[in-house]
Amino acid sequence: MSDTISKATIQDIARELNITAATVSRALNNHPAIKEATKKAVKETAVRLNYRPNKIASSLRLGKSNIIGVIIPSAEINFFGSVVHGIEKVANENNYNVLIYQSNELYEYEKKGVHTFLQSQVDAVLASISKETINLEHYAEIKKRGIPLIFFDRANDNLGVSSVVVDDYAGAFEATKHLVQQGCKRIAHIGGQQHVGIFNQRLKGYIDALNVHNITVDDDLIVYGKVSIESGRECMQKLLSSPKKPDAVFAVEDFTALGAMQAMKDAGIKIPADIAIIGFCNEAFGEYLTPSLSTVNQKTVIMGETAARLFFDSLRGDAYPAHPRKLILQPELICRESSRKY
Amino acid sequence: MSDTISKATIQDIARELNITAATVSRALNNHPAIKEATKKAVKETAVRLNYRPNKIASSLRLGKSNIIGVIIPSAEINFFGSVVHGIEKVANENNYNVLIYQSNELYEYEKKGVHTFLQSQVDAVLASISKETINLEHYAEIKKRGIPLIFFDRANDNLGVSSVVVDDYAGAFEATKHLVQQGCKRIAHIGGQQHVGIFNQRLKGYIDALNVHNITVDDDLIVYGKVSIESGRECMQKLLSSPKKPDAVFAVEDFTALGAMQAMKDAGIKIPADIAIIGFCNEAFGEYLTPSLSTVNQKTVIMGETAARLFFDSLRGDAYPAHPRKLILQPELICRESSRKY
DNA sequence: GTGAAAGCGCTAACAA
DNA sequence: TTGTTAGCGCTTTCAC
Repeated sequence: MSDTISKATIQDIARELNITAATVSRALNNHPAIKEATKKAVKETAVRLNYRPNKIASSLRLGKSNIIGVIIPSAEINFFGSVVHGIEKVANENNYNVLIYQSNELYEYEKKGVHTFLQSQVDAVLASISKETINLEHYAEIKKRGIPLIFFDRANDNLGVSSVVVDDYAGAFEATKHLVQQGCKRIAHIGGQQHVGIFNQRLKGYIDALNVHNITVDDDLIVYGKVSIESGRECMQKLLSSPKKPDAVFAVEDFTALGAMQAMKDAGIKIPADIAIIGFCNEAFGEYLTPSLSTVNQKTVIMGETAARLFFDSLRGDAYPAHPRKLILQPELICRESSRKY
Repeated sequence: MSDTISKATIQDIARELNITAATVSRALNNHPAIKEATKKAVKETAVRLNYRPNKIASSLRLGKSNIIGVIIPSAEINFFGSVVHGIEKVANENNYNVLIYQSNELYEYEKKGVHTFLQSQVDAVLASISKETINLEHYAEIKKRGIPLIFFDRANDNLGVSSVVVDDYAGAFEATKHLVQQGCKRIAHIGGQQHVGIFNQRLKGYIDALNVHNITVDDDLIVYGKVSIESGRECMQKLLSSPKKPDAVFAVEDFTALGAMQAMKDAGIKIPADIAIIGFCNEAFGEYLTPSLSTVNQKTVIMGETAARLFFDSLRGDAYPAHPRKLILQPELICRESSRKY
């Protein structure tokens, strides 16, 4: 193997060709005023010298880094990993890089992430607010500095920031309606913490769907858990121990649904014949369960793409328009075995 | 809300205090030669002006970006998400940021990722080689430029690059041994692309485990696939169509195992009674399958942490020592329902 | 203990 | 069509 490459700069290229760095820079950037022959020579020399543009120098000069900072609660949650995928896709198409910061659902980390991004001179921040966060000063600072900020999924409407969210109400409505259409009469709901907006929306969608279909809402069929497999299991056991068993369950999300399914299997209940079940989120594992889990797909990749596009659109206009945009994505029912009675 | 903050620089702080930018810089960096009083004044003014250091300028000057570039095949694969988590943890502790690039298992993307990182002047690259990659020129270039490169999981030993890997051989050996101990006699293996080192190691571990236990290796029981659910399904069908059916399967990783399980269920085969199965990787879904999937856990977070530490260690020495280090993590058997005969 | 000055690599007015 | 020059914000050597 040969020696270490000494990094070439535009100066080196210029020297080789007896022209100036300015011309080299223009040639590399396809400036219209540069002669074709010069461009060709410059580009060939660049290849020969193994030249790699120094983005840092360019960023400093141009005042833009071509980096998007993304703050997510956790990459372990499939949902966010998938959203990031969408963001990266659009970012790469636009020659942008993506820096990721995980808040681990902690306010302090989230704040640190924001400051890191500010120092790194990111051109935009896309964020999903941590569950623990109440004080939004750090986000306000991003806005004050005129750096585009866009929320996805976990948004806040009071800050005048555009966002992309899923219509949880509609998703829950559709899921419940689906169970009704399968002939279910006693549809239970395992809900989440009601102070979390999305969980509350899902409860409302459930209730309204029942009302619309003339099914009376039975409070005994609604139990609240902590949104986990274990909690789903416990909630289901509670539902099973009551005198009037449900014939279907709408779970607030897939992990809860999974726990519920485990409890049903333990109790010898046939899914969906005895009790049908549907979840929410379309976590990866649902497809592989037996029976496979019906759920509501939130189009995570599209959410990421949309958030990123919102930023690139804002580049061509005002980063903070008087009326921030709020894009609401419609979720989609995924009907698998766990809810199919026919 | 007040006006947009006009970004303060060290010049602004200097002007406020009638000192020079040099002094401000030194004060902010806790230079020992600076008077305490000056430091205090500078820092207070920095806070007052809402000063945020411009990392880009600092990077250009110092020739280091404090960014680690990480190349992974896909963030959707739980394994890699988890490794990245470990990397980020250690990186953050050392005031480094992490840029992530997904190769999507494609050589072209991977190459593009490398170039992006080179342009971004990352201080190190941690990478897991894509399955499709055969030509390693792009990685060689990183090395030539003297930028630390460390492989994790999917490593290559011919490049003189340090790496952190799991002892795939040992994991495969243990998995196979486990099946033997369950009383299985005709243990099949669904392998991956053999040019990928880890897949080859797993094959070897399988073969040696059989040999050690005096079971003759039957080539008809070894099929090679493309490491995906679909491929696992097809390979299993092939195994089932042969006259001498296996009584156990060691799959090269969990997605392959999942496909195989689906094929078995379709064929009415009972798992593990008729055919036991074990995977590799401990993907999240395995725990929730019916039956739950036995597998080999690779300690992903530790792998990420170790890879990152390897880089920070190299900062205090030679980035490319004559004898690159190869850290081998011991995997751990996770015995669930799919392989338990007793 | 602090200032003056140079420069990291690139780009963009302005000039020619 | 290309050269000259200045400067992005920061750090550091060399002075004093």
